[in-house]
Amino acid sequence: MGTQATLKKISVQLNLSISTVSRALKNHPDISENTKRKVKELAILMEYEPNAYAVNLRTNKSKVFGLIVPAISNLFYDSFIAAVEEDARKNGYSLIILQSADDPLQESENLKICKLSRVDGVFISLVPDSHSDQLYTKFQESGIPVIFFDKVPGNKLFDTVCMADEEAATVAANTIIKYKKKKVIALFGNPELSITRKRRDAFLKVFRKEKADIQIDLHYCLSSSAAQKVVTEAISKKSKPEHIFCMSDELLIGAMKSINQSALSIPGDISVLAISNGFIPGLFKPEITYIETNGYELGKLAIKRMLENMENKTPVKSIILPARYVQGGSL
Amino acid sequence: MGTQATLKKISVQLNLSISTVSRALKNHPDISENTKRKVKELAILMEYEPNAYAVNLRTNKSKVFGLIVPAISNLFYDSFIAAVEEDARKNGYSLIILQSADDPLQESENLKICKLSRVDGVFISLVPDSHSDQLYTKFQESGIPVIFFDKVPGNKLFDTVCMADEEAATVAANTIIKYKKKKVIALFGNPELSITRKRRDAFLKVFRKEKADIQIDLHYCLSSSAAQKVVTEAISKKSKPEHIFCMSDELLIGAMKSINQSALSIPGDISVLAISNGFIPGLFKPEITYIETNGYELGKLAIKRMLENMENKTPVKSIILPARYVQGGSL
DNA sequence: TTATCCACCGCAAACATTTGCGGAAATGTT
DNA sequence: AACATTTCCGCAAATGTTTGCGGTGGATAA
Repeated sequence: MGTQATLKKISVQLNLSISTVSRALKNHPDISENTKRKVKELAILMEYEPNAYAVNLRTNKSKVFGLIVPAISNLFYDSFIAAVEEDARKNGYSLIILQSADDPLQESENLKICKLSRVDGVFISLVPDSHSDQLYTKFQESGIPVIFFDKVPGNKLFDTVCMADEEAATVAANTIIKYKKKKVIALFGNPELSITRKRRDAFLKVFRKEKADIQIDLHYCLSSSAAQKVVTEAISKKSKPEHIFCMSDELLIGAMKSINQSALSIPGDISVLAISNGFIPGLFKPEITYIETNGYELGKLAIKRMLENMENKTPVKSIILPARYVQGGSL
Repeated sequence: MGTQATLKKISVQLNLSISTVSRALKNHPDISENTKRKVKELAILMEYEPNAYAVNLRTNKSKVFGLIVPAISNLFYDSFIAAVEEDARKNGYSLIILQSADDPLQESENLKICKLSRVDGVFISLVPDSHSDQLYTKFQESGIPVIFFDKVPGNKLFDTVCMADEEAATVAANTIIKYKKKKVIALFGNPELSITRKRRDAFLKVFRKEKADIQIDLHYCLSSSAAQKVVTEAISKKSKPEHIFCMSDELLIGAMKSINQSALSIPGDISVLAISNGFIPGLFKPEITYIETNGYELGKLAIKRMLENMENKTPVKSIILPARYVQGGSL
């Protein structure tokens, strides 16, 4: 316990000054090779490890990033986090992870924790009714980079890393047209979220543009079970839908539960298309055709952007990860 | 930037000493109410926030826990992490998360990072061939609690928090007997892991004990696709199995892919039982019957144990979370 | 009047490190 | 031999906070 090695303890052992020991360990050119050798040997022997707090205090850098998500237990976010953690570590950074539990207050609290922890950078995906604007602008002003991902602020004032939401929705719509589906249920998430709006608008735009004679039943579902309910109701009617589109894994799960409980077969009776992280669609039979939103790759992009931002302040940028169409058997 | 409020800056404004300001903010009885008021007002005005590094340096406490898992992107671990994060925050702690990627070297590295970061406690689930023994015993010796969960060391020298692995496997075996299954495929994970051995041994013990006339085909599968392969092969034979048992979600997914690709129906042609976190079984039709291993609840137990350990050093303890049988339609 | 006590506050050390500056000794240059 | 340069190292300040101890001024008690 009290036997922790410090620069001072090394220095008295060797009759050197603290500063010399410090420099020796850092290969400062001012120190002779001989001294460096002696210092390093003793440092290893005494199992010296620099006190991170003292270093941080002095240098005002923590080598820690904060990562704020609505929830960790989520197929998209957990792979995002995994990617960020990998590359953060490779660059000598650690990750403090905070979940906002879809609560704006907790989100604000999380940003404060990041501030108190004096992180060197923040990754954040916003909760639905976020009102943390002043909080994160303050980070920017302090010169601490904030990278938004997935759920990002509406305006273009910040660094963002997103899926190609419009593109994904456009591909989805075009696919539906291509397959000549005439009666479609479209399930979207919380309409307050920009991600929902982006996907919805792009989706609908295609049909308007193509003047396709297609009946779109658009529903906003805030949960998996809400989606299940909507689909159950829809397929119980006389005029059944031919196709179901889900803008997320969560909604897909709900929809599939409903379909599985019915006697309908995919894709014969009803076809399915989703925007997904890729894990869930593979669990069903047939596998669901989807447009991929890859959390892992997005994480890689986000940390790359962060590191860029660390070394030289670059202008604000919006990065978009292209969508990928993955053929299953549900369409 | 350079305009960060400090105790000193507050003190000069008010013509007080730094120590008085510090004490005033902490409601020290030596300070008059009047002074406290003035100090607190100015502190708010100047947006004073204590410098965590300085505090940590001085007090030698970080209010940070380290959490090391084989992988974040995992249905069990992510809910575990979510639970720990929740309660850690409630108690003023943050969480540094590190993944070992099933690599013993990286695991050791992670423990070193925890040491360097001078965390106040460590949660860790070990990788298969862990050789980090000296590392985490060193933590113990330094008075820093280490809570092992899920994948824990073999001996009884440490604080552990585990699922009731034996019980879960025993319940599974008894269920299989009860349903009079005679030809069973049993899928287990990496046999190097204590969790696998515990479940396997308890599983087999039941059949020996009951002298049941049951044919058990036991397979070790290191991945989801390995499980899929095993099952595909088994059901293609003449004498098909009547039942499949999976000791984990990962294996269940593989098994279900295989079954779904076949013409077999559940539970008519073949029945299924799994040990699972509870999310995956609900995705299939019919829903899979399973014995629950609840990552979230286990996380709650782990953090509780950690906090107990923080305030008063308690003797080493092994905590076990009971298993729960969840009836689906696959059996 | 002097001793005692309390309420309130400041001094200074300590935590471990980094870093600008300066200085002594050794070496090199005319 | 006088001067310049290089090599190597230490002093001390600075980072922001906590905390043991001591001190001051006023009130109360004897």
